[in-house]
Amino acid sequence: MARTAGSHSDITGPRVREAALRLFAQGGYAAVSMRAIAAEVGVQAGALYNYTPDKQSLLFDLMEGHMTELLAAAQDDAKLPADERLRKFVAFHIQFHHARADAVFIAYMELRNLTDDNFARIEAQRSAYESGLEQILRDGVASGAFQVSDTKIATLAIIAMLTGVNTWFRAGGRLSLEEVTAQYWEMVRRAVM
Amino acid sequence: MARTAGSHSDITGPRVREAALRLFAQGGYAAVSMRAIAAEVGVQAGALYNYTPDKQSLLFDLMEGHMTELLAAAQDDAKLPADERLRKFVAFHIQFHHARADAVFIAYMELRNLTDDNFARIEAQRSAYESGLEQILRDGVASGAFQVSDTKIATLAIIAMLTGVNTWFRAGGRLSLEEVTAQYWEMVRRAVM
DNA sequence: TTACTTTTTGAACGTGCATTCAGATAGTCG
DNA sequence: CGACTATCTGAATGCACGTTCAAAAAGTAA
Repeated sequence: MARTAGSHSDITGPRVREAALRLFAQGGYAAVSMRAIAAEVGVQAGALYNYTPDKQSLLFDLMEGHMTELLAAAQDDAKLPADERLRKFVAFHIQFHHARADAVFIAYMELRNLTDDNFARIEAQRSAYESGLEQILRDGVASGAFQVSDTKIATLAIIAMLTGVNTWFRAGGRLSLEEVTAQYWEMVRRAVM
Repeated sequence: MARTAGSHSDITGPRVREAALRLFAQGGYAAVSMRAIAAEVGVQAGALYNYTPDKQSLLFDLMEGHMTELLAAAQDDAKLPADERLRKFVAFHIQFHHARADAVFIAYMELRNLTDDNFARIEAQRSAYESGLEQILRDGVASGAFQVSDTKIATLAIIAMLTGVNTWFRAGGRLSLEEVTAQYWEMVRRAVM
């Protein structure tokens, strides 16, 4: 009844975050107990408090980390033609979100469990991401490559459409992710060009 | 401490369902207590059990009722041209989902809180609804009106895009729902024609 | 008025929750 | 080895949860 053999914060810490991510995505923040997370990691509930001040912070840190990664990974080269930038965006969005399905799910579903301050921070990050796409559309309209009457609406429509892939795509199904990406790109392209 | 003046199941019953719908949408099924629902209605928690055998059933009945309404309201006339059928679908989907934002939110977010049996029933209804759109796309491809390489993917993409309106549209904003609908229809039309 | 049904209360039951903390064991470093 | 730090346990605290139920008040209908 004390420190256990082989225990290290460098190992337990990440495992706590991974377990919380998986369980929150699976059952929802409110339905997952600290005891359940601890059991998944293989420790008692009290040990979790070496890694987070409370359950709220655990959720927020997961969401904030995800959004920060998303913003860091999103690349855009304004010197490329708009249609090429848009194609890259579509491929990136589908690929990135597929690889982090649990975090994406949490970032969309658990916003209501955040305090006002934390909610505002996540929303600001989401807005920044959306602005990246909107800028591509605006530049494309300006150069005559795209015909979009409202870039804000088109931005939201495209993102909703692409993120929707996560709700049904499973590796090993009828189509590969590359094939799916090609089909979505074709629809997006035709919708704006 | 007993039956209260003016109490009637015809009044209390609907109020229980309305309160549960609103609160579940707001805070999530797991985070909303029976006591909170009762407080919203203005009764004690025990009284709720005159209207539902348990909390689970309350959730399922809301979801099932919503999906049944959706299927009943969705109209399609196979004799019309495919593009006209698709236009009607887009307008219907946006309008119907906007008018029932709470129920839509619950039907998407609380699937994981259903038992396996109940989940299967809701999924069957959702699948039936999606099939309606896919049939329109298939007919349009057959008649040469649409150019869609995979009607299943296009179905999911269009529905995700349209349902996304609920996450950002608020009456009284920059655009009316009719204007938004027109813009989405334009994007959908170009994506498939 | 009387007999009967409908509806609600308020208390109670057992369970599980997030969080705290003193104490104990394991790792680390001189 | 010895001193120190890092990590975890296990018990405890107080609270909120879903659900049940006997009793009581209100409605209903003769």
